[in-house]
Parts: sequence; structure tokens; C-alpha cells
Amino acid sequence: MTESNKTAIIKDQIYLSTEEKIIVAARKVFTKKGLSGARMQDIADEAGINKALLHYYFRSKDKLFEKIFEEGSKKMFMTVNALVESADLNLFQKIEKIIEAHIQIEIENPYIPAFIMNEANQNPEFIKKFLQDTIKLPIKLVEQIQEGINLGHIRPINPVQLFMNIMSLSAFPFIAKPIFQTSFGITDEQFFMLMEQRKKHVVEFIINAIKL
Amino acid sequence: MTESNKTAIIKDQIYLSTEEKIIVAARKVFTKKGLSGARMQDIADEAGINKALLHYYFRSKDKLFEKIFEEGSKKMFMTVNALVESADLNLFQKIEKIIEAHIQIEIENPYIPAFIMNEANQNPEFIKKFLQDTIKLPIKLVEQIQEGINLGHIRPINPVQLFMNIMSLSAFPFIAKPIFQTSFGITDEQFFMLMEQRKKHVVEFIINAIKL
DNA sequence: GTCTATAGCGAGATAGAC
DNA sequence: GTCTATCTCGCTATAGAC
Repeated sequence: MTESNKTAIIKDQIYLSTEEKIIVAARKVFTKKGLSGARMQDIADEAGINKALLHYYFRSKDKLFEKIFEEGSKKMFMTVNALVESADLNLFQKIEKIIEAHIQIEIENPYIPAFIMNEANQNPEFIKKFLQDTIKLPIKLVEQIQEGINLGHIRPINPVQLFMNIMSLSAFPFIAKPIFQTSFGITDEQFFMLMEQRKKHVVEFIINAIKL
Repeated sequence: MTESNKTAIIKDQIYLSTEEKIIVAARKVFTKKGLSGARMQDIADEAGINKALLHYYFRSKDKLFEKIFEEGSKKMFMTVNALVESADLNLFQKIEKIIEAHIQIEIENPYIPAFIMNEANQNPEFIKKFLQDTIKLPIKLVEQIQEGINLGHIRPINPVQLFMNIMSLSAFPFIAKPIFQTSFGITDEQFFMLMEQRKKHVVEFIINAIKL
């Protein structure tokens, strides 16, 4: 990103290089429309530049998509994974942190869960190769759950099912957002208020479900 | 569907009219690839017929897609909705029936949840118009939850959050199937065994979470 | 009702001027 | 680095023979 680049964009209020403008625009279009649904023209329009420039900065649509998918999936998985495998939280603390962090990230990036799941389903081979370093078995968490059962702190439960529950309760409302909004007849603002409340709700719900 | 039609297809073992073969093929391709990702050629190949025939039976790709989306969304929502709003089940029975039916339908149609959510996110206007008759506020269920709280049968809880929990715990694992399979390193068969177990697991999990 | 051939357009990608 | 113009191909859709 050169200086001449940046200064040319002051009219747009935000001080972004062309490359950054492309990223922002591509993020918006790809996360909404997916790889096959997105059009390079839409991204160019959104960025306020020409189609040819997209190819100048990123060789192809696929390359640009990979960039966006990588940053999106990293954002989603990295924080949660770190918490899932952290060594210095007990089980209940860990569940609380995971859920609060997970839902918070989704509030800030509501399109990402559906975006990732969509591409993961439509192109599993690509995603498996792409995410095999990012997605790991939650060994530490599973151990802690097993330990909690052995010590009689929580009910007997399949750790894998519990892990799926934690992820499901955090992520699904964002994936089903348009369905739930239609069903409940609520605005975006009301939906996000529900999700704010949901942080505490899901933590309590899970603790009540498992604790003895 | 004419007789000559049917008899021409006996070589395929299964006795399907051309129209039915198209539906079956379109269901497979659309649910996997989505509207924008699907190719009419792929559907024709899958059905063992020519592209032109697709247009003969269904005027356009969009029309064919609507057919598939409608049957898919109906299959998913109708049974669950009927249970949600049924008058002759108490709250605990109802939660049990909803979850068992929901997961069972998804075991039989594992691609449908991701299919519906994907299109709902990529084209919310279309979906809202399309599903506004199908998706209703779960009034009866919400009343029963409120009643359970008032009678001291269950903990105080936001009925809307509980409804989202029921749906999340049933649907999300199928949407995140490729992710979970990568994470756990399990086959399709093992995944479906997990989902069979999950029927009872989720019912118990929710009951434990809410009952006093 | 089913096929082959092709029209027609939209989209990704490139050439080349500035 | 950015633009306009254009190439090329793939895809939806239709025409028309059988």
C-alpha cells in the first residue's frame, strides 16, 4: 500500500488503501452471497473501483475468496479454540468464557457463521484441507468434562455431545437469524438485544443442565 | 406422468417418471450446491437426461429451484410446527416429541437444514415471502413455558430463548456436520450414530436445564 | 416427450493506454 | 496503479428435428 494510494481515498471519509477497500468490499459481498453467488462486479462497485483492479491485486476470484474465508474462519475459530484448550480455567469458568466470547464475536460478525457453514457444506474437500490446522479435537475440554463426571461435579454426559451443545447454542441463532426474525417479527436491533441477553442465558442453561 | 414415460425407465431399476427423476436429481444437486452453485447440466447428468428436458418440464432453473426449496422447507417445518403448536401434549412431552421428530427428519435429510439456512441468508426477501405462511410464532409453546414457570414446574426462563435452544440443539450439528466430522475425525456412519444417541441426549439435557 | 444444436448473455480474466 | 475495452468461456434458455 503506497502513500499515493491512501491519499486518493480521503473523499471516502475512511482512510483506506485500495487493497484495504477491496478486502472490506469482498468481505461484505462474499459473506452475504457466498463464493458462487458473489460477482466480481458487485465487489468492484462496493469498493468504488474497477473490476480490473480486483485482478491486479488478487489474481482471481478464488484467490480473493480464500483471503476472505481465511480471515473469517480464523476470527471465528481462533479465539474459541484458545479458550476450549486453555489450561488455566476450570470447567465451569471455561464454559462461561467460551460462550461469552463466541456470541460476542458473532454479534460483531453476524454473517460469518452462516458463511463458513455454507462453504463447508458446498465444498467439504476444500474446507477440510483449509481448516485441518485450525480445527482440532477439543481434547483438554473433553478431559475436563470427564474429570467433572468422575469427581461427581456434573452429571454423566457424553463429552462430545456437550461440546456440540455449547457450539450449537452459541452459533445457531445467527445462522437462523432471518428465520427467527421472520418467526418472531423482530428488527435487527431487537435481535441483537436478544443475543446480548443470550450470553448469560446460555451459560446458566448449560450449567443447570449438567451440574449435580 | 405417462405410461410410456415410466416404462422407459425400468432399466434404472427404480420405476420413476422423467419428471420424478428430475426432482430427485435436482433435490440432490440443489441441496448440496445451493441455487447459485448448482448447474442445470449437473442436474441433467444426475437424472440421466438432457438439459433441454429440464426446461421442458420446469420452465427455468428458478422455477425448478422453488419446487425443491418448497418441498424441503415444508418437510422441515411442517412436522415440527405441528408438534410445537399441538394442544394435546404437556410441556415436557412436547419438548421430547419436537426434538425426536426434528432430529429424525434431519437424519433422513441431512442436507436440508444447511440448504434452507444458506438460501435464507443469501436471499432473505425471497425467503421471507416464501416462508411467511410456514413459519409462525410458536404461541402455544410459549404459553406452555410461561405456564410452567408460573406453576413452579420449571425455572424462570425467557420462552423465546428456550425455543431457540430447542431448535439449535437439534439442527446445528447437521449444519456443522463437515466441521464436526473434521474435528472429531469420524465417518458418516459414526456421525449418524451420534445423532441417533443425540435424540435422547438433548431431551435429557433440556429437561435437566429447566426443571425445578 | 426427447434429443442435438445453437442463440444469447453474463461473468471472470486480460490487453493495453494513460 | 487505475482505467476502458475486449476476449473467452460457461451457462441458461430456446429452436427445431425426430
